[in-house]
Amino acid sequence: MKTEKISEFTINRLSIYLRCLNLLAASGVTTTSSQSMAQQFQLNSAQIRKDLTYFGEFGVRGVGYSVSELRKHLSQILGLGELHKIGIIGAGNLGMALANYRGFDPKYFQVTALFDKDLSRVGEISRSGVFVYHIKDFKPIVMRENITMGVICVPAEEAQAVLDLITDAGVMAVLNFAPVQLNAETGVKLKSMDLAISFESLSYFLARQESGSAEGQPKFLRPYSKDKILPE
Amino acid sequence: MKTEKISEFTINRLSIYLRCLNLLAASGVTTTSSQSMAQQFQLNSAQIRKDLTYFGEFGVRGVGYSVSELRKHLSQILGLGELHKIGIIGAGNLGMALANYRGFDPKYFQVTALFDKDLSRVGEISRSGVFVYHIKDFKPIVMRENITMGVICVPAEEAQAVLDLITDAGVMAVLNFAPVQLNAETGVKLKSMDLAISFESLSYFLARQESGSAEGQPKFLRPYSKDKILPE
DNA sequence: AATTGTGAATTCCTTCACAGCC
DNA sequence: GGCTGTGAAGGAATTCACAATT
Repeated sequence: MKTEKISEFTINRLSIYLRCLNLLAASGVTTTSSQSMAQQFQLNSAQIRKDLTYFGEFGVRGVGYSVSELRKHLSQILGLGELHKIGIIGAGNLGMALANYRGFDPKYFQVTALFDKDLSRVGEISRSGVFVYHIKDFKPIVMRENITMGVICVPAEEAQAVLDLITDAGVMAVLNFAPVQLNAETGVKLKSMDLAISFESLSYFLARQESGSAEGQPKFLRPYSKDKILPE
Repeated sequence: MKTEKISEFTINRLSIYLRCLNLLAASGVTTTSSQSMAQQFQLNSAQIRKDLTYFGEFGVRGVGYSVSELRKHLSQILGLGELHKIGIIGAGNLGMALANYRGFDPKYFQVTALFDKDLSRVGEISRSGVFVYHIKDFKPIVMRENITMGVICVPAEEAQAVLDLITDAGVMAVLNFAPVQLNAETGVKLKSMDLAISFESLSYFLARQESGSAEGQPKFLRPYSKDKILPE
């Protein structure tokens, strides 16, 4: 493995590759190649290879990759060996929805506790069985339950204070849903999912469409790629 | 305005700038500069200026920008003049949570309808008052209500079919929460918020942290920037 | 004096193209 | 012959640094 720094883009794609491999495995495929993956899933074969080689040489020249081997490697790289316990701060709509969410593999991610400052919510239990604690108990519960990831689901005004609290409790990985730029301490990994930005970006697009119209929007054409299946 | 193609990164930052300006306006500031914004909100002043000049010359040399003027311009660029009506497909946890979500300005975005294929959910009304229709009525409701944005909140397996349905109904801007890569037709703007990728990226980070430890993680140090306030 | 707007420089990311290997 | 791994090329995004302007 190289000491080069690896970009967030690469890491995100590893998740995508793993997902593709899971699909292949589910349909009984045991061997694949960067080219065949690229075609099936609309990726670029060179990029797949380059991304993988940051972490090792997982393929065989002239042959390709073993689906099961590569899955194992990617899982390991992504730290999916052990269960990650998640604490969600803010037991409103979004927090509750995430606690009940079935979108991620329960083998790897488990929402272990909800927290809220509002006493009327404390003591509630989500449909999936997650208890709502008072925010003042955050640190002890994090310790007791060994929570390693925090999710911020509070209003923008409270988000920075919550991040500080999370950080203070020793949780080093945080996903933020509040529509604010937060300042994380060095060593803390903060990812933000900003709904407002996403909707405004869609809005921007729609505003362009209406005016521009007609004569082609070359900007939005999918780029040609060798790996795409071309109409004959 | 230039004909150059403008990157998604720039558009996303325009949302951030607008948010910053709203904060400034709320605290009574009437004039600002790229430098002062950069300092306050941890941005890069050259980037602010460059982003803005894709759309016009909004500043005055030697003086800076009028907060109210720039807000108006950015709102207009982002298409925030009119109300955008949103239809959410999938009235499960996430769909319902988004329908009830209070994070975005109701002046610009309004969730107008929920859709589900499950008859047991049809006829329900979200806490915020949004009705759940059957998915088969998607197109007529979109027409009647003038819905211009779709949000996909269904499981991964159904997401592509839902995107096709949305597209077929003439909705050109879509936000996808399902953890799959979707293929959108040319001319349709698709944004994805992939929870699984985000969590796996946090997991990757934690996996590195535990092994690496000690002797500094230069990778995670915030980069030096002229606009940051330096400790004296 | 201060700040914008912008070419040039830099850094980062993606893709090409081919040597090396099976 | 086919596919990986990778140096080099190409393309994008960011940042610098300064001429232009008030």
